[in-house]
Amino acid sequence: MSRTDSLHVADRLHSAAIRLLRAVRVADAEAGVTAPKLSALSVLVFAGPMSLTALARNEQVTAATMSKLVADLEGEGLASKRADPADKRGVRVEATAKGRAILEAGRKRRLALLQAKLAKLPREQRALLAEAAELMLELAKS
Amino acid sequence: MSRTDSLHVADRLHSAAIRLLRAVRVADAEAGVTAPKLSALSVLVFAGPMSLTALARNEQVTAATMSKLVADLEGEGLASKRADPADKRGVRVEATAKGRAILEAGRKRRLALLQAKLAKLPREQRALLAEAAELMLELAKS
DNA sequence: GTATATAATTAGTTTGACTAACTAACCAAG
DNA sequence: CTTGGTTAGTTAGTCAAACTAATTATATAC
Repeated sequence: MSRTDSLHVADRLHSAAIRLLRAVRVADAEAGVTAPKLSALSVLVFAGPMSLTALARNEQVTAATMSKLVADLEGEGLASKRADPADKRGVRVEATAKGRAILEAGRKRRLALLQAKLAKLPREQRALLAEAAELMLELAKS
Repeated sequence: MSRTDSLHVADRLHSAAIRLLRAVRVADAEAGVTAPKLSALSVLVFAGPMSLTALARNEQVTAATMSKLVADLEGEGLASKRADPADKRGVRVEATAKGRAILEAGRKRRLALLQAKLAKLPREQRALLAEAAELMLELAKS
C-alpha cells in the first residue's frame, strides 16, 4: 500500500518527474528540437497565437527566456512573430504549418518511448497515470 | 473519464512532469542547492555509499556529468569521496552529515509547495498520485 | 506634460547535459 | 608474464536553458 502523507507523495512525484524527463531525452536528439521548444510550440498549436509574455507565463519562464526561445523557433521556421496591431509594444507569436508538423512528428517520436512502455501496462494502470497527469498539471498551475 | 490510449497518456505525463518541475523551481533558489544535486544526494542518503558510476547510472546521466556534480557536492561539504580499496580505479561517494541535514531541510522546503497543494487533495487522489509516481519511476527505468 | 508600468530584446552568468580525449586500473586470454 | 579490451573517473569544450540586469519603446494614469 502506498504511503499517502503529503511529503512522501511530493517527494516521489518530484523524483518521478525528473527521471521520466531524463528517460525520454534520447528521442529528442533525433528530432533536433528540444523539449522546451516543443513545449512552447505545443502551447501555440493548442491554445493558438498569443503574446510572447503570455507564452512565457504559460510555460512558467521569464520573458527573456521565451524571447530567445521564440527567436530560435522562428529561425527554424517553426513559429512566426508579427507586430501586434493592438499594442505596439508587443508581438503575436504563432506556430507555422511546419511547426505543427514537426510538433506532431516530434511529439510522437519523443513519446514513443513512453508509449511503448505504457502500452505494456494494464489498462487500469494507464488510466491511473492519465488521471495522475491531469492532477499534476492542476498542481503545477495552482 | 480519462483517455487511456498510450500516446495520450504519454503526452500528458510528459507535460505534467515538465510543468511540475518548473513549479517547484522557486523553492530551490532558497536552498542554494540545485535539483540535480539534491537528487544525487538523495540517492546517496537513501541507497548508501556507492561508486560514482553507479550514482550516474542511477541518476541517468553520464559519468562525466556526475563527476562534476559530485565534485561540487564535495566542495560544499555535502558529500565525500574516498578511494575504493576494492577497486583502485574508482571512488566511493557518500553523503556527509551536513549533506543529510541539507537534504532533509531542502527537500522539505522544495516540496513544501507540492505538499501544501497535495494536502488539500482528498486522500484517494493522493494515493493515486503516490501510486502513479511509483509507476513513473518504473517506466523511467525500464 | 510627467511618472509609472508593461512588452520585448540583448548581454552576461550559471548550471547541467553531452561528447571527446585521456590516464589508470582491472580482467581474460594466450 | 604480456597483450588487448573493458571499465572508472577526470578534464576540456560545447550547447541549451534558466536567471538577472539593463535598455528601448509603448501604454496608462494623473
